[in-house]
Amino acid sequence: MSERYNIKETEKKWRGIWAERKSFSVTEESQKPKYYVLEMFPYPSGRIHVGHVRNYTLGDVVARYRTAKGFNVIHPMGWDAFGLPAENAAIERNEHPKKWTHENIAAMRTQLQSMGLSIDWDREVATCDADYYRHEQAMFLKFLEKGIAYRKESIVNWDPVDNTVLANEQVIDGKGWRTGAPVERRKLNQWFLKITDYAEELLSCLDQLERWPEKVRIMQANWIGKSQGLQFKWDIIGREEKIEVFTTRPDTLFGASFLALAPDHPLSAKLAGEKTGFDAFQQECRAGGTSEAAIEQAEKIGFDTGFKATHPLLGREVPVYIANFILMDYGTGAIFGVPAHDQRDYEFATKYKLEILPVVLPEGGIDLSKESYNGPGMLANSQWLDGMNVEAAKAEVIKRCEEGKTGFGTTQFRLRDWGVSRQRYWGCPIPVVHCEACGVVPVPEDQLPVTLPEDVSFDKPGNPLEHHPTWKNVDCPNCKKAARRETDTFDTFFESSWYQFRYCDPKNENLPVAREKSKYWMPVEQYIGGVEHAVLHLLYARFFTKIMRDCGYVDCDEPFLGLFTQGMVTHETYQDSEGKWVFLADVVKKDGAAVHAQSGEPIKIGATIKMSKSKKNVVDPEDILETYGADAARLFILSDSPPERDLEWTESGIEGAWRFVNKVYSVIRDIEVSGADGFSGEYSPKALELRRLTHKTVKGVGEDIEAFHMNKAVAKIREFYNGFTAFHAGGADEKAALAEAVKVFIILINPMMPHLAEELWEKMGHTTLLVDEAWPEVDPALLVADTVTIGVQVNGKLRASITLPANADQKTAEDIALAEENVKRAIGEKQVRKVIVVPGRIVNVVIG
RNA sequence: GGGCCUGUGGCGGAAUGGUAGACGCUGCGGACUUAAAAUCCGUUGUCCUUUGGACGUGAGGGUUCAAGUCCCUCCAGGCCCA
Repeated sequence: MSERYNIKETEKKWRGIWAERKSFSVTEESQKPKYYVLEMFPYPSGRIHVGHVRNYTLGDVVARYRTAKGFNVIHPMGWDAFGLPAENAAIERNEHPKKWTHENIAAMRTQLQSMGLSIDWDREVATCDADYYRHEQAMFLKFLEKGIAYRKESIVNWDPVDNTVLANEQVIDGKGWRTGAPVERRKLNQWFLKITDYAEELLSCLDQLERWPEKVRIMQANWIGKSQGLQFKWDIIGREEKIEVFTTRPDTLFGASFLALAPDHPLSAKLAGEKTGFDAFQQECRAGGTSEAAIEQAEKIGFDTGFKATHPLLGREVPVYIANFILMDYGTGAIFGVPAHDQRDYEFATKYKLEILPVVLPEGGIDLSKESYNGPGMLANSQWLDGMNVEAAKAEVIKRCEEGKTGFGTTQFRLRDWGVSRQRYWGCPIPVVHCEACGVVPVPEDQLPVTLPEDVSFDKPGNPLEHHPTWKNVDCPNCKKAARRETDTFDTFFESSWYQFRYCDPKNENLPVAREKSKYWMPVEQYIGGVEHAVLHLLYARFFTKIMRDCGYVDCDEPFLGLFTQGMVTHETYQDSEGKWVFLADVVKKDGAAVHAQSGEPIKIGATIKMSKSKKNVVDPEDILETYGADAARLFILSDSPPERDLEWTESGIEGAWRFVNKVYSVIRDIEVSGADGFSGEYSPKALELRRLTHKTVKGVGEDIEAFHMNKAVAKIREFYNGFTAFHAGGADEKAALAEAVKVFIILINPMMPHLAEELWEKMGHTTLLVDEAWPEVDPALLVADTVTIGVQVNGKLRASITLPANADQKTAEDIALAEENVKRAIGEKQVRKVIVVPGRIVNVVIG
């Protein structure tokens, strides 16, 4: 009788042994080729969620597989430890952000370790530690020196509840992403990094990232938003100034019916002059977010300056407006409006009763009664452009403007410079001092790090650093007079933009990373994380890599060679008769129907959606790991859904995985595998068949893991298991074949279920560790079967199935197929016109 | 509005243009048990009276000896950009 597999004890035992033997620590001293596996590091919220389990399981499968394949695998972990939740916790429960964060890290480290991940914990970093952020302060000073970092006044999204600046992407429907409060626009002095200087390189290098999902590359390309166009000047009648505009549609020049300036364009206030209502208009423009989507959705409003403008090529007067949908940051902050061929201009012109003149006519006429026309066509109403197509007209206008020296063809990017200032306490201090006399003075490098003060209070709204007298008020490093420290801290994307380098040399006190170490380990071969970071984090990390390169820190152009974006983890939702969400634990299912565990009331089973606290459909990984163990959790996560798609978490699924773990343990332990190695005689056909299955599985599982088809790899492993456990070994050859199968099986399950695999390995009598064992070699001779079973169709319909020698010629296949009773019956009296034989695939008899 | 992706049993999902539904979950039947749980064995796309056959991959058309797969039109859902 088999005793039960003691999951808890066994899993704990092996984790202890791996840790003790430092099985996952690596150095640059190795003859093997290196392989860098990285999962996006977690924010230390306090508990891991199932998304983390999925992310780190995927990474661990890759890491353990690559190790077995003979690579020197670096697989590190750390903490994205700065950020707003720590301050919220400080406010809500009066706990210091540092304490809160470090407690969370400790708790989550324990949870992650209980998953049995093959991580080199000696490389762990936490971005909130001064040991980490001192280096980014030093890099910032370098960026400042190089002109990559600069300060400018800019309009920002201001969240009035959190009292902070929000990035455009943190504004959703004009509201703050966390607070839901309507966002205001404010002017503030901010630190920026010149990511726009790298727009071209960030765009062109996307082509090299072959192992990135196509959709992520497209998203980044759209975000960078390169467009070709014309920049040129209009005269203002009765004024000296000229208005410079940028357009991507120079072909529509003759359809212009107005000029529009951004509300904060320097000329706007001048032209508005003393006109009444301009202040109020500017106020109105400030409501709502600064993102393109927010501006797009807002009603188009304008302010008529009363001035007219003319263009030298045009000889026609158009009114000059100031309009809320023009962005000072994009192009020149001014446009000419062509209502017939731009939807925003169309809406604006309709509202202010401006002319809508079509200049591009598609075949079949144009209908401008409801909306603008943005498609291709022939130019009309455009003097010397008439009859040209859009592309030719664009080129012609640019050419004429360049000849007349009134404008020039140019490239614009949608990408904005990266604003890195945050009015927050729990972030990396920006190492500069503001001095009345000297201006902005960098903190001298030998005075780094500028550490966060610990004695802060969150009693007042806003940034505690602002209210900290001794920290804020310092002497100017330059003139030694009284000055004040910069109280803004970095955007937390700053920390996560270079952590992949720090892991290569986590203890270096002098540099972010020693050049030689980054040269050895970087770039990351396989990066894994959520698709929600497709644009920002991944773009910033790419940018940071390039500026670190240009500042001489590293020699690396792109940080992540391969990227895999995983899907979400979802679960059914449950609601009671009043529509209130019900916790998973309070639901009992019987015969497909659900009732409340306590009240017995019927429960409505709702949509399967992303786990969220508000919908109460969250499963806690700690409960899962406690109940089923790490191996079962890992197996289930990998089993059913392809990793890039959403994974539906089900109780029956995890239970199925858990059953498999137990079954494998007791069945394998009882298999007789004596005389495993050293058999050198003839194998019986039956033994050969098993060996073929074994080798086919090794090949298939390896290919599946490399292609991230983890669900298919698991299916092949189960098929293999079903195959060799049904095998009854007779002679020595069959025993050897079975022993080979068992040994291979244990190695193959190791990436997915490492504890179980290690335990079985030991039970098989090995004194070595399985983590040090190589992936099995495939014998190519065993990948070819000697017989094949193929289908026989009559007019494309399957009528029989025949088995024949793999090397049978077409005639033989045809004869065997035609001899089948079913095939004969299907043919009947009809005449056989043709027989198609695809060797190893199909026989199709065409009759008629 | 533009771009990208997805649509296959009761469910998650497999299928280099070549036997659709691998593998798993659920359900059903059986064994074991005083009983239950656990475990094991069988079965599980729909329909027809069977040996056998008909129908089946969101809908409709097309290419092909052969289409889930390729092409066209449409429908539904998702993501990104507007």
